[in-house]
Amino acid sequence: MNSPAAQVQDYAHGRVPRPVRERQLLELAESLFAERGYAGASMEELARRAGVTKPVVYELFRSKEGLFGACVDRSIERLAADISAAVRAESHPEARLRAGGLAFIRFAAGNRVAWDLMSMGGRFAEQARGVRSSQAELIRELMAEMAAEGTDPHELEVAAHAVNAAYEGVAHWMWAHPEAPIEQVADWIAELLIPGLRRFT
Amino acid sequence: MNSPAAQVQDYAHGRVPRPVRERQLLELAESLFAERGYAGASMEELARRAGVTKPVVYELFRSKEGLFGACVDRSIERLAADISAAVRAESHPEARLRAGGLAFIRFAAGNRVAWDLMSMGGRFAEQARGVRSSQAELIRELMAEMAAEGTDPHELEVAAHAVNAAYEGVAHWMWAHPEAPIEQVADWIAELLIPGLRRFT
DNA sequence: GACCTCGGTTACCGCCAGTAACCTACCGGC
DNA sequence: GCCGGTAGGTTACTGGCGGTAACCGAGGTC
Repeated sequence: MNSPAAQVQDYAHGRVPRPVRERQLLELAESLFAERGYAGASMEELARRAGVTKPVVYELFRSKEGLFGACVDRSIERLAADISAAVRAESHPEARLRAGGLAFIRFAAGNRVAWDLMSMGGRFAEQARGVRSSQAELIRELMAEMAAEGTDPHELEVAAHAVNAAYEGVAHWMWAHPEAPIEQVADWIAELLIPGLRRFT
Repeated sequence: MNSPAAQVQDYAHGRVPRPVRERQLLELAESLFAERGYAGASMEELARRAGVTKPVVYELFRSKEGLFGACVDRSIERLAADISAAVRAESHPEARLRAGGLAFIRFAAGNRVAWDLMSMGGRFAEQARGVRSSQAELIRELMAEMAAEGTDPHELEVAAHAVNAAYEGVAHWMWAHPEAPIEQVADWIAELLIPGLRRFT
């Protein structure tokens, strides 16, 4: 036989190369965590869904926390890529902020699973803080471009965190209102924030 | 004997009335959760710290989740009381927003434990959403007072959530910068948000 | 054909949430 | 002064799950 489309798929028995198994497990884990929450998801069930046994999972990810962390990292990378692309597509700082904000809201609206993963507190608060900081840093840089010389750097930082959080908060709101048009909501936030940001110019 | 100050304290043996034990456990639980996180805190240790055994805890709070929920509720009540008092002390809507915001930041800065409890995601996301919604509702009402008639109610709601989240985000920032003067930070946020809010008047 | 490696399995441990059954000091009624 | 009910508490257990040690067998390599 040797069907041409099967070049990736036909490993003998259940045996599968490491990186493939890794990706498979990550994807299954993401949906499992989303379904059952961190505590509710069991490594046993993840293994079962992948058609293997527990120690396989532990071989690839040191611990349940490690596995979860890897899932979160994957989400973060996707989000960062989306935003960064949107921002780079514009040149005027204000347009960049709008574009970045829209990309953020779009991501949140379309990847609730990923977002829920990121904001699952507890031991992962550290990781969440990392995301927020790097995002705020991005915003801060945008603002610094348009800010006057003498601006207090702390004030810029605070404003950047506030802007970031505002978008995040509205993303939460959107899940309760899926009928709301994304572009309009993003616009509302921009309209709310930009007047206050002009103060820096 | 019968020392006058001991009228509250001398129960025979270890036996203590239900509501007293309840309060004691709540307080111990709050600090235990803060120390070890939700998963890391064990009911056994809580019981040990209170000088009792596990089933006592389970008698008063149905489950670990129930206990945690009760801790969160306590924090929420304290926060709501603080903010509500601060807001009621002013009459002009703008001053109310400033006062409420300051009270919020103050609370967050001084009660990190309580706040960490509230934002410990997972199964408790529901509860967290509740807090945010009711807080946003408070802000929305303030804004509605100063908003023009024809304003889109959804836009008001979105803005209220954005404002609330902005303060929350800055609270996170403050823990990393304890040296920052609270009043000034609160002012920075107000200065950032109010220009955009004037749009509604 | 001997050997190594890699993906995988079986069978176990310890910890902890949650529970069933029991125990006993006190209090009110007679 | 006895007696039963109750409220606060204990002992001892179960089940589930994260994590691990030890082993196993199919292929490729020399």
